[in-house]
Amino acid sequence: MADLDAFDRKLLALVQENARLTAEQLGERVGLSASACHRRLRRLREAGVIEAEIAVVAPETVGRSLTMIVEVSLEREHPHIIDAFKRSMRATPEVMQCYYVTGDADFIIILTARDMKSYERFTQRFFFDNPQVRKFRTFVVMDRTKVGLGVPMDDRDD
Amino acid sequence: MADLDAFDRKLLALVQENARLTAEQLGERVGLSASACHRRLRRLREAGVIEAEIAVVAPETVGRSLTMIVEVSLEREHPHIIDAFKRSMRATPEVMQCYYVTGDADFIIILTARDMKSYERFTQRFFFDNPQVRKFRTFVVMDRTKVGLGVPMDDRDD
DNA sequence: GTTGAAAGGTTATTACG
DNA sequence: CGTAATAACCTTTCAAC
Repeated sequence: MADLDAFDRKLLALVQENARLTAEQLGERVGLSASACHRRLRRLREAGVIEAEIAVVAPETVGRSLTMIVEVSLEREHPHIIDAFKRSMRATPEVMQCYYVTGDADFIIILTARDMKSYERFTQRFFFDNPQVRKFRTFVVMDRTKVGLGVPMDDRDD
Repeated sequence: MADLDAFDRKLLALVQENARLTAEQLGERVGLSASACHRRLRRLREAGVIEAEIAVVAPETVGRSLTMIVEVSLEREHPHIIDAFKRSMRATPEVMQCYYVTGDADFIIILTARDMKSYERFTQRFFFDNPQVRKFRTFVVMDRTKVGLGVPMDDRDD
């Protein structure tokens, strides 16, 4: 874990919101020269603090107006079975996020679908046709109240 | 919903993975000139297909090694109460994502925390101290198998 | 309407103090 | 770290399709 100073944290907070800000604009906001900002960002990328810089596409504008969250429980928690399930989730484009969790379920998955019919096909393929899936529970998203990957950058202990 | 051709979809698929690709690099990959790619990206931004371009920060590198997923059920589903809860989630930095859902819960929340103690404080503040929260269920994330906001860009009917 | 090429302005990147 | 030089890139214009 890299040790970041207040400048780094400010820069991260800014680029997490908008990665298109120029080094000069960042410099104005954090009180540093453009080249200093640029150097810091390069280091943060190399250190793996900045994992990626990505464009966020609005799903509904590309015909994917449904978002689902699914809790999946497997038959038995064997490493081999867990790994196979992880791999299939990673390889499936409509799965946006997949988490392996403790608690009353084994996996929580967030995915997009064009419509209910295509989601039904998904459940058939990945859940009903998979004997390792003991049960699953679907939540249909009515409102994406907050969607992001942003991590808080204040140094508070929260 | 904008109608996108195969070039647009290819461009979106690429910039969803890496928003730092130059117009020239994009041009090579999709078979268009750099200026054509640039024009298309500008339109996709203006049309709202590209909502944002953001840096993804690895939570564990900034001291947030815990990710939690929480199902929250409210006492009663009154619009006023729902809205108040949404606002508080949007205003809280440690909440990365919040979805209002149908099914056995009202909200599903994804958040990061420094440690269990700080998560306990979070639950106290937002769940126990909130009389509108009837119950909540926490899943501790053991593995972030797949994390992203990427939307599939193939034109298949899935 | 679209494209590609060439112009100029801006920004990223490196070298140096 | 900042300043300054260079290189790369973005952005617009324009002719042609």
